[in-house]
Amino acid sequence: MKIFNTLTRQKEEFVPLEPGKVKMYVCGPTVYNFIHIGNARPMIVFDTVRRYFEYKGYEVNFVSNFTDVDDKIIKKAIEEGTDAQTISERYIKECKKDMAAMNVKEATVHPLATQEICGMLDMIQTLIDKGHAYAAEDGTVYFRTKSFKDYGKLSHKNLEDLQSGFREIKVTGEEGKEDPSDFVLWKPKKEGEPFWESPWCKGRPGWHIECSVMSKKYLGDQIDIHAGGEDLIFPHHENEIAQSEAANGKPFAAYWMHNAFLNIDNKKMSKSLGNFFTVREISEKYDLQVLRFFMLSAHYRSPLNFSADLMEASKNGLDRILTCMEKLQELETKTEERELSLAEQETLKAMKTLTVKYEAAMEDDFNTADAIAALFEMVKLANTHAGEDSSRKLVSSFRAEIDGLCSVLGILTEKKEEVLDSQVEEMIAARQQARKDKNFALADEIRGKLLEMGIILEDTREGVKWKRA
RNA sequence: GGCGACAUAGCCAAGUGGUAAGGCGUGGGUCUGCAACACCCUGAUCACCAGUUCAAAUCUGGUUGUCGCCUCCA
Repeated sequence: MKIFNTLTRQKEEFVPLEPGKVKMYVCGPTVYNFIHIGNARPMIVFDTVRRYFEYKGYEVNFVSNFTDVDDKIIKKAIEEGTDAQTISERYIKECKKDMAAMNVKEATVHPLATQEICGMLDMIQTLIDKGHAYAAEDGTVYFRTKSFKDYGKLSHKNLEDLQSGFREIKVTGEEGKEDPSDFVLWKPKKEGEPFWESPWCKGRPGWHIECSVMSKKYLGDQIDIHAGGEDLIFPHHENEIAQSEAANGKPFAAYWMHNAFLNIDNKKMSKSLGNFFTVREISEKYDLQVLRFFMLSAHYRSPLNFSADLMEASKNGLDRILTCMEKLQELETKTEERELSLAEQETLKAMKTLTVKYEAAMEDDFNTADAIAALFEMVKLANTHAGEDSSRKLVSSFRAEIDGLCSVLGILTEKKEEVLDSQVEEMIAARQQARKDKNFALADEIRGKLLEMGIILEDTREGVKWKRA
């Protein structure tokens, strides 16, 4: 399995620290609002990475945090006249709902920054003791970037370049810094903010320290994969490396994975541009599986453009797969239990070849676009070769195989059992009678009414079927 | 200013040396009372220029264009 490592800017063969196990940390969202579709991309991408590892038999310890103390949360709390905890608890709950609807598995652990303050104080103290950090007069604790010789190795920047970029910040405050590129580990509280006691001042942690601490606590000093959005490379992940490696004296993550951004109309999504969508908004119009399928249609390291047309195209594509699975499910009950014919054995061989193609794509830095192509080819194979006169074994094999490959992508193929209300049932029955009587005008009229109610009817050889628009 | 990414059919998107996967859409056809589903057929020489090579979308150099990071940000 090959993974593109941001650290080396190369695809590298994946070798776990411990055979058969993967320790993975993904930076989670700051919970001050409903998550947006940009937040959804890393969630979906790295959930898929996890699912593939599990498909390959690895035991994955997957840790993803919620940042529940932050300026934006505090700001929102002030706006609403409540406290930060109320805000973060509310949006963690909402975020988990969205994640479930996108079939993102729960992490092994979802730590909260506010529950890990002790560990942060310990690590900050260690950094001070080792000379990697210092407290300024006002109680702010800074990391001394010059003390960490590898600073910049992830983002491939050097300190001199960074100095120029930081000039302005030095002017606007933080005079307690020894060096403009030093960053905050602990900062004093302001009036009305949540705070914790510490040896330096009453205050709260800087943003970067939480991930170093939670990763260490739940996964150990060294982990296999650390992942997040590409914007986190600098400064967040660069700073995490500095903190963790300076404190622990060991290399931090072996592989660094970063997903590219999701854009809207080729522009970065932002509130100021007015091209901002929450996952919740999308869910009003689409099953979030469609969003998931859309996100996986491109490679995770390529920028992906979002638009209504593309969602529509993804919906149609996904429906093709789901329709096929529905058909297979039905065929499974109708076909005979018998030995595979020679031709059917050949078909299954072709199917297996496509599984190999699918896996090869995933092995190559999780090329989901290519994997989906193999999946579509398999669907076509099933559509052309599985019928009522097929052996049940063939039908079941297709169904199991496609279902397995879909579940790696986090696509559920099982149709949700839904009960139609009796009025709709009656209308469908009435239409069937009209068709029998060759009163097609009435039949079409009923079909039209149902369509207005959001029910699409299809007359198949196996009888009438319905689905939601 | 520093660092980096990208440019493939109407749209989306794989492919990193041997003459272009897959999906959506379009048009034609088979099936169907019709429609839908499904199936068959239908489409590009890979931004531009120069070079390396028997051979390049794929390597090198240049041009143009788009975008991102360097500041909170997935």
